[in-house]
Amino acid sequence: MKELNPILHSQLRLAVMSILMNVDEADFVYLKEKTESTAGNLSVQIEKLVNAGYITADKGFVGKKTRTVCRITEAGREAFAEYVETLKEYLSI
Amino acid sequence: MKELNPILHSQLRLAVMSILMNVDEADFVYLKEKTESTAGNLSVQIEKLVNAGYITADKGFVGKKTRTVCRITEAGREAFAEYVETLKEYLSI
DNA sequence: AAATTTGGTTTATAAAATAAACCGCTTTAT
DNA sequence: ATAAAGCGGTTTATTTTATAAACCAAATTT
Repeated sequence: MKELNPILHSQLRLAVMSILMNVDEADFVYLKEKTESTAGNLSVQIEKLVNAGYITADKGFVGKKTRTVCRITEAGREAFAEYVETLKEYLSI
Repeated sequence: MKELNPILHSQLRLAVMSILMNVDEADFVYLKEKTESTAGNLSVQIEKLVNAGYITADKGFVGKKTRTVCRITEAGREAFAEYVETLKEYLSI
């Protein structure tokens, strides 16, 4: 049995990736609301995805407020797609 | 976003459940080979699945050798099916 | 200008996964 | 017959991960 990419096989990171697969870009606040996670947890998991090269997280400003915008990378898309394929084998779907 | 059943959202436990969904019964040695896990890890994860009521693990004998046979329970099937449905939402499939 | 909120990060704690060490029994080799 | 090695596991210790709590700087509200 193939191994499930451990970076993706985590509820919160998978949720973030799932959102980013469908929206082109999403900021920290949006991801936090959608995933119902704490800011700390989200911050840590985003960092892991960034370190893996699966997403980018760019800090910018909207007026005077900071805003961190996340986007999935091509490597992220590929990893996600492969994860889905592997999972299908586990689930027999 | 619905939460992914944490008992099932673990690579090894999911692998065990995946096998048991398809084979009616499987013994410890078979599960160990199929999942390529260590005996210790498998033992722990089987215990968790038993405690959750998702599988049974019955110890018996074949000649003089012990043999632990695992089977999925109805609750296990249901939990697995629901896990699959939840996951589909995450994966958009 | 003090208090609160916003948008996070860092650090500490709890939980989980994993591996290493061990155990009783059986088989094999000496 | 006895030591050594193997089988089928379990228990315990270690490492990794997830999560939450505490914190911080800047902005906003009172």
